[in-house]
Amino acid sequence: MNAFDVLQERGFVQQCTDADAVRAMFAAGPVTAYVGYDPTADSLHVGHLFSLMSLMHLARTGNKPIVLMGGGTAMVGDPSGKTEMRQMLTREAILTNIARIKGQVAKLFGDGSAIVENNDSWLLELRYIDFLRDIGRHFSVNRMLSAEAYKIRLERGLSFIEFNYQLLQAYDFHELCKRYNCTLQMGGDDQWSNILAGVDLCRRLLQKQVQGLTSPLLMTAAGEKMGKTAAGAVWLDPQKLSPYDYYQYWVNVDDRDVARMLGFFTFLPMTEVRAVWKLDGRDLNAAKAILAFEATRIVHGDAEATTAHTAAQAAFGGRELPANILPSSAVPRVASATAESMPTAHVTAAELAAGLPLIELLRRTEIADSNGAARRLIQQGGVRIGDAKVDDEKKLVTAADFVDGVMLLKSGKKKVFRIVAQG
RNA sequence: GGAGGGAUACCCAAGUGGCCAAAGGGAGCAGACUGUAAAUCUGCCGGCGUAAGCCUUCGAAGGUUCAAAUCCUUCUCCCUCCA
Repeated sequence: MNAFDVLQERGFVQQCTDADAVRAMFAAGPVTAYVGYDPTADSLHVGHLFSLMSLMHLARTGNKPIVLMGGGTAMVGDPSGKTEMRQMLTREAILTNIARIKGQVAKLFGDGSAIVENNDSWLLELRYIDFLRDIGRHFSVNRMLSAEAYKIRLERGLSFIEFNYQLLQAYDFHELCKRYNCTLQMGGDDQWSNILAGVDLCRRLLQKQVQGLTSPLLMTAAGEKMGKTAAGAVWLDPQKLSPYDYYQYWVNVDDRDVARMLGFFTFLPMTEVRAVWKLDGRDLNAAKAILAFEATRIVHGDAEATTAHTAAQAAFGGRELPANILPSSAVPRVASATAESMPTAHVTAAELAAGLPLIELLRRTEIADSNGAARRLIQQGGVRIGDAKVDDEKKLVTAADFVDGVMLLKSGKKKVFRIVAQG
C-alpha cells in the first residue's frame, strides 16, 4: 500500500503541499522523509511519538525516515504556535537531552531503519553575513509576519532570535535534501509555515521540487492538548513515567478518542480499527485496554506491556477481552492478573508492630502529599484498605491489615498501591 | 532613551491599610452516579496541628504602622505608546 494512503487512512494527514505528487513520489520508489525534533527536554513525550509513528509507517512501507535532532535549532527556539518564548537551553543541556532522546529513538526504530542526524553539525558553523546573503534574501518578512503560527506572538512579543527559527528550519530541509535526497518534510500542523519555507528554499537553491505534509494537532475530544496531564507530559522515559502509568494514560482516554488513537498509536489494521468506531459504552473498555497494551508495547516493549496489562487487571479486576475486538492484537485476552507489577511500597515488620499511621503510608505512596491532604482524603471517604473504607483518620496500620504479607491500599477509583510487609 | 501600565496561590483573575490564607472561574483531588469514559451534582483544595492556634505566602529587598497583598523607597522582570 502506498505510504501516503497509509498515513491518510490513519488520520495523519492534515495539510499537504500536493497530495497527488506525494502519492506519485511514494509510488515511484523509496522516499526519504524527515521530521525534526528539538531536544528541549531529556525525554520525548506522546506529542513527539505521534509524528514518530508516521515515520515508522514510512519505514514499514520501505521508505527511509530521517529523525533530525535539533541540536542547533534548540539553541534558538521555535516560536510557532507558542504563546511565549521558551527558556533558553544551554549547549550542555541540549547535548545531554540529545543523548537520551537518541536512545529512545533507537528503541523505537529497533532495526536501525531510520537515519538520525543532528542539525548542529551544519547550523553551528554558519557565518552570519554569508547566511544573510545566501539564505536570508530569499525570505520575505512580510510573508513571515502574516503566518498564522506567529499570530499570537505578534500580539504578545516575538524576539528577533526566534524570528530566525524559520530560516534555520528551511535551511535544514535544504541540507537534508542535498545530503540524503530527502524530498519530504513532515510535522505538526503548527509547522506548516516552516515546512513551506523549506520547500521554497529547496526550489530556489537546488531547483528541486520537494514536498511537505502536516498532521493534525493532537487534541482530545475534551478540547485539550493530547498527552498532557495535570502532572505534566506523558513521557516515554520509563524513569519519568512508569510503563504502568503510561498504560493507564491510554486506558483512561475519552471514549470519543479511542478509535482515533488506535489509528495513531498502534499498528493494528484499519479494517479492525474502523470496527471500533461502532462500539460504544462498556464495549469500548476492551478497545481501550487493547489500545493501552499496543501503545505501551511500541514504547516499552512486549514484556513491559504485558506486565502493565496484567497489573491493571490485578488492580481493577480482570476481564476477558472479546476475540472479535481488534483481533490482530497480541494482547493476552484471558483474564490474568499479576499483582507484582502494580505500584508497590514497602513497610517493615517493626513499623507494623508499632502501628504505622495510615496517614504516613498515604504520604509514602504519594497518594497524599501532606498530612492534611491525607487526613482530608480519609475524612471524605476516599481511602480503602482492600475493599473496606477507612473512616478513622488516626488509623494505625498493623499486621492484621495484611494478607500473606500484602495489603492493597486504594484511593479513589484509580489509585491502587500494593503494600508489602518486609522482614 | 521618554511617557504610561502591570507582576496575586498550579493557570486565569478580584482585592488598594484591619472583616485576607486572600472573592470568582478553570485545573486537580474525593464522594454520589458509572464502565478505570463523558456529563451532572456535592465536598475539598498553603503547611503543621485532634483542636485552639501557630507558621509561610500576594515579583525581590528594605521601611512606615498597633496592624500591609494594600502606603513609602530601591531593585528586577513584563507590556503599551513615542523615539
